[in-house]
Order: sequence, then C-alpha cells, then structure tokens
Amino acid sequence: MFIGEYEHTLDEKKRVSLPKQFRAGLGKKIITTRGLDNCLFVYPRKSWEKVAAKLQSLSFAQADTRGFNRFMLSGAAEVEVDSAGRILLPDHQKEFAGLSKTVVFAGVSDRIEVWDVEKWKSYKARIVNQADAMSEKLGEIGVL
Amino acid sequence: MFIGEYEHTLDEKKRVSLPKQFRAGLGKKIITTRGLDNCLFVYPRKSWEKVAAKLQSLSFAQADTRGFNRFMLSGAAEVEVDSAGRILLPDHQKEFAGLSKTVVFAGVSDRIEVWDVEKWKSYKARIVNQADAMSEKLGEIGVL
DNA sequence: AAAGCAGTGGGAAATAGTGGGAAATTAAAT
DNA sequence: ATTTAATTTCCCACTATTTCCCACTGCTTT
Repeated sequence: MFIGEYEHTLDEKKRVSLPKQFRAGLGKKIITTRGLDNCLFVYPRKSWEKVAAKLQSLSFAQADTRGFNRFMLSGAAEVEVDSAGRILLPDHQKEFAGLSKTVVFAGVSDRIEVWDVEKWKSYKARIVNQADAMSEKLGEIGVL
Repeated sequence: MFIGEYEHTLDEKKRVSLPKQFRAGLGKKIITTRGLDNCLFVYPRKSWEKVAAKLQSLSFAQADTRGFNRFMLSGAAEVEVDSAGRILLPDHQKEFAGLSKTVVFAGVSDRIEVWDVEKWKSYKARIVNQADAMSEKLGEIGVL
C-alpha cells in the first residue's frame, strides 16, 4: 500500500532516487510505464506481471486492442534500482510525462505515480477544488 | 516478454542492431515478417512457430484468411544475428514498412515491432490521445 | 556536537551502437 | 572460361552513452 507525496530531482543522466518509504515495497526490479493524465505508473514486478498477463490475452487482430497493447507495453520498461536507491527513466517516458528537473512521486495504493511538479500542482489544485462536490456524489452512490 | 521502445539506425547495408534488452529473448535465429499497421513483426524462432501454427489452422476456404496467410507467411524471413548484434533486413520488408534511416523497435509482449520513426511518432500520438477512452477498457478487463 | 543517512552530483571505466574496410562469394560480361 | 564488377560477409575501430563507484551536503537523531 503506497501512500504519500514526495518531490525528487531528475538529474542530467535521467536518474531519480525513489522515496525511502517506497523502496521496501518495490523491490530491486520495478516496472515503469505510461499512465493516464500524462504521468508514469510505477509497479513492483509482481503487480506488473498480473497486468501483463491480462494484456497478453488480448488478440492482435483488432485495431483498438493492438493500439492499447502498444500503449501499455511499448511504453513500459523494466528498471533496476541502483546502489543509491535510484532508477533510470527511458527518454520516451521522460518525454511522455513532460518531466523536467523536479518530479513528484505519489503513492496511489497499489501503484506509484510520477508527475512533473508543475503538472502535479495544477492537477492537484483541480482535484482539491472538486473534492467537496465529489464527496457528495460518492455519498449518493454509497461509497462513503 | 518484450517491452520498451528504442530508436536505432538502419545503415546503407540495411543492417540494424537489435536493442540490447531484446537480444537475450530473441536468440541467434529470428523471424521477421510483415505486420499490421505498416510495421514489421519480429519473433524469436519458437514464438514464430506458434504463430505459424495458428495461421495454418485458419481455413483455406475463405478468401480473406487465405490472403492473411499469404500476407504473413510470404512476407517472412529467417535472419541471423551477427557478431555485433545486428540483423539484415530484406529489401521487400524495408520497402513495405517504409523504413528510412531511423527506425523504432517496440516491444509488445511476445513480439517486437519495427517502425519507421516518423510513422511511429504519428501513430503514437494517436494512441496517446485515445488514452482516456482506453482507460475505460482497462477497467473492463481489470487492469487498473 | 557527533553520527548516521537520504538524496544528489560527478568522475572513470565499460560497453552498446555505429561506421567502414578487407576478404569472400556471387553475378555479369566479354 | 576467364576476367571484371557487384554484393555480401566478416572483422576491426571509434565514440557517445551507460554503468559503477565514490564523495559531498544537509537533515535528523542520539
């Protein structure tokens, strides 16, 4: 269960150190992939295998599942945590998520998200403003 | 399981080096063939045999499956990886996929795809823009 | 204040990717 | 049939990137 929010630095070699609090839960080999809303998803190897198994069951005959597979799989990378607790992000992921120097790690239960700090700030401002209204909606359908 | 995206160069002798990450999974003899959406599919010998078996199980009675069979099988070639980790692409495949100098290798679970870099960029832009719609599909199959 | 540690930066060594030349094989031409 | 041309194969060499390691800084803890 990953929770919390941390600001880290992406250096010139495209390295970022993982927040200490996440390292134990992630292990040595982890998977990063394209996520939704222009952020990256980070999974421990085991959780990723579940995702991958589901993706593999999709046929390549249909154009939309082909596209979907390409989005998730070609956008993914297996990265190893170095001796200083850092990972190395591929160019295409850095570009996809629009990462500059400062990035945000956000724990979201079974996955971790990586955001560019500016994108994160504006996104967070939006969801904070909407939280009150959303809670009523969730109450209506019996979630809270 | 092949994942990730890599840009490589096709030289004047039609050689491309395979991304280091894919070499172990591919072995020494590999199969390249015409793929869907104007890219090439690359398989390790073993996976190819499975694909070929599936294709053969399709009925010859229907004109369209006959066509698909010919498309995949006649477009295939067995190529060997040289001492520098490169393969040699046949002319007709280079032409089919519209490959120029820079090509993209994309890992998509059991196969690797080879794209011309420009075609890949525009295709990727399309699927990235459809990410929202895709997320609903993700929910349906329980990926997210 | 000293010690430990998380996060960051940077230098040196290793290597993946690329280009090109020589040898060998095939094809063409006289 | 022999020579010439062209293409392919094999090998070596260069370079930009990656990898591995060590060092510094600032914060927290004792």
